[in-house]
Amino acid sequence: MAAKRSGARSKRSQGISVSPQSVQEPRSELPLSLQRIVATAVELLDAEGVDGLTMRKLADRVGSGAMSLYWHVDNKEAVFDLALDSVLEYRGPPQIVESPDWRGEVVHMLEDWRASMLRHPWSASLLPRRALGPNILCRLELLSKTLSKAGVADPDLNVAIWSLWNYVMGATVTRASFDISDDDRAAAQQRLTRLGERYPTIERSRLLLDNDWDGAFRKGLDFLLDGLAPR
Amino acid sequence: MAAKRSGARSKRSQGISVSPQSVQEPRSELPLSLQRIVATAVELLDAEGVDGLTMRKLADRVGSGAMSLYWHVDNKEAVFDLALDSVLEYRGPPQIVESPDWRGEVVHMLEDWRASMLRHPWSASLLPRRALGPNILCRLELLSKTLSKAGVADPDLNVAIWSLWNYVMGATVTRASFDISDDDRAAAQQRLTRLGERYPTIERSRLLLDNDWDGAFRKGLDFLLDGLAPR
DNA sequence: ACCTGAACACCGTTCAAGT
DNA sequence: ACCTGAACACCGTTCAAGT
Repeated sequence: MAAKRSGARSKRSQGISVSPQSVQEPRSELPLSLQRIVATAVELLDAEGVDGLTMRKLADRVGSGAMSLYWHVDNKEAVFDLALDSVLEYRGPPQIVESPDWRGEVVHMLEDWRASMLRHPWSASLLPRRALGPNILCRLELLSKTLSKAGVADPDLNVAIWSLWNYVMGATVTRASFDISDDDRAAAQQRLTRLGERYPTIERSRLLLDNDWDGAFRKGLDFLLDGLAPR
Repeated sequence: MAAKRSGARSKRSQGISVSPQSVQEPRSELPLSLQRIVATAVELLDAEGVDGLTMRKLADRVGSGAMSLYWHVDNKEAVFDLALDSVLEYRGPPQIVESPDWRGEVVHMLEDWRASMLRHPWSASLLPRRALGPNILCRLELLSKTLSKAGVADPDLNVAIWSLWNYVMGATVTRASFDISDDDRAAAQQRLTRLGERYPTIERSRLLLDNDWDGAFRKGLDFLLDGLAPR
């Protein structure tokens, strides 16, 4: 299963953030650069999804020959890794605020994380399968620090972080993929009602019909934090 | 983003379970059938991962021309859907046992769900992005029924189910993709220690080094259930 | 140092045709 | 009803070559 992710250190493996004003360059002749490649990859992914990213299409958008990309980037995998991490830059409070409200901070951090991924729906399904880039590690570090300060003992920290990670990733991937056309939503709804007698409890809970994703995310997160909270 | 998933009803859209004795047919001339295609697709996915599944390779393994598959199956997407659902058949207690231990039942159901997916690591990353097949719906219905009997009120049922779903999916996807070669593990470990001064709390929690995935899954699940439990 | 086109070994799927 | 080969429009990536 995707064996070699070791030699991933290409020419520049720093975190790269996409400057948002690069909406659509007039395809002029600004020099090809890793930054530009990554930014354009994000645009392309936003526009056409994971399957829409093609080295050839990417080169086209960037205004170069298809093979020029390979000087800046090892391969397509690397493009995914860079695009993913670039989208997860954390623009939070630069240093930890001295506030006793650790719960509020954790909720804020995780809601921001989720929001960042939902802005680029392809990122949600990609993240858990990829190496942890610097921006991701930075978010994890901040989360750990907050929990630790809140009184979570070191031996429990690992479980606490993974639980929150698992919850956020699951919630975001699911939400991103259920955010589909209304046609599909209607079809699913109809299919489920047709199958109502086979799945009565599901139907009663309106599992697939309720639209309040944000509220559900928040409530479930509260449940988890209730359990995690140092007694 | 994967627009049309509507007309997915192909010739036979029932749940199909893979008979485990079909290890490797002597490539004899048993007739091509949907069952056999799906079973072979699972074999191929197990052997070569998501990217390894190719209509041409699948046809080869099944001993037919590449295009023969398309009589039984709409397209490659359908193969994924069928393979996924076939792997998630629930062989649990056929009817709900009358036991007061709802927590034990929920834990058992979710551990079984996770175990089924880990037996076929490709399934974890596929599931949240796909339509809910009959086997998946069956598992969800059973979960809902158990929670409902345990006293979770109808308005909370939706959140409860999604929270558990999110946690299980997140945990399983993450676990499946971190279960990589020891080389990669060693590399990640080394990289993280090298970055120790940048991410001290992560390092202290041994986030990526602890190997007790099953225990961590169980503990986090307990936290969540603590929060969910009807008071 | 940076970019390129031609070429290779693949893909999924359409189509017109076979039995 | 079931299967097939040829063909089309794509892929990612190697390589030898250009500036």
